[in-house]
Amino acid sequence: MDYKNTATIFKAFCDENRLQILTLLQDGEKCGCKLLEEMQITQPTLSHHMKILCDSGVVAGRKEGKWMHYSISQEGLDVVEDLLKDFKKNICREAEHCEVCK
Amino acid sequence: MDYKNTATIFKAFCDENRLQILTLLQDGEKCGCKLLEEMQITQPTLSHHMKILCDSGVVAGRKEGKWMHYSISQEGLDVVEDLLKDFKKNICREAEHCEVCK
DNA sequence: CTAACATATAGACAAATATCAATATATGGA
DNA sequence: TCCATATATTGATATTTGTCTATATGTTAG
Repeated sequence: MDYKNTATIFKAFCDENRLQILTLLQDGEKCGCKLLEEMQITQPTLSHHMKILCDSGVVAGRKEGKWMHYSISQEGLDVVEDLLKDFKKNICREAEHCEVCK
Repeated sequence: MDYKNTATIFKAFCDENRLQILTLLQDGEKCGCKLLEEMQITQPTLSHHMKILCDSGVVAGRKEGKWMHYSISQEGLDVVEDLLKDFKKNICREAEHCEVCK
């Protein structure tokens, strides 16, 4: 496993503001200015967090004119889910009785 | 969602040393001194990381004499998996065609 | 009881991160 | 072209985090 890259991906979920952004995006795609309205941070701070979220792959950005539209990336979440599943592998010694190893 | 608590949980996966520890624990339960042998950090640093891992619920500690035995917690990973799944909810507008919303 | 060992805690320090104000860039409308 | 708007970047600063050394705590063997 590429620890450095994996750590970067999980950092998406390690900040309260980013978790709020992800929650807001559960309603569907939103542009930066809309997100900004619903949060208590400045625009550069939002931009900073959106970069981290997009770099992690968990959020996708789409530029349209002067707006950036952000949405949760299912593919990105799938990658995180797979990373998590890897940690569950091989941790059970008795496969025949184990929910995880089946 | 309790953003603060959720951020704390995900921090387990945000450091390269902690990811290495989790990988080492995939072989099964190990005590601190065994983990220490396989890593390039001092004992207090390991202790620091084990505290973060245990506080997140992803690792469980078991004291036996002077040893602390650590193992990956399936229940802890389940909690993380559920948190991830929450982010997938409601992000699809067309439930009847969607792998996620089914 | 004392020594040796495993682990935890305290305190100092450096690096990384989050934040903001100021400014730059890009786009579209008048 | 000029202005307003949306977003990104820069640079400064405060906080958080990771790391170490030194020391404390707890446990077992002799």
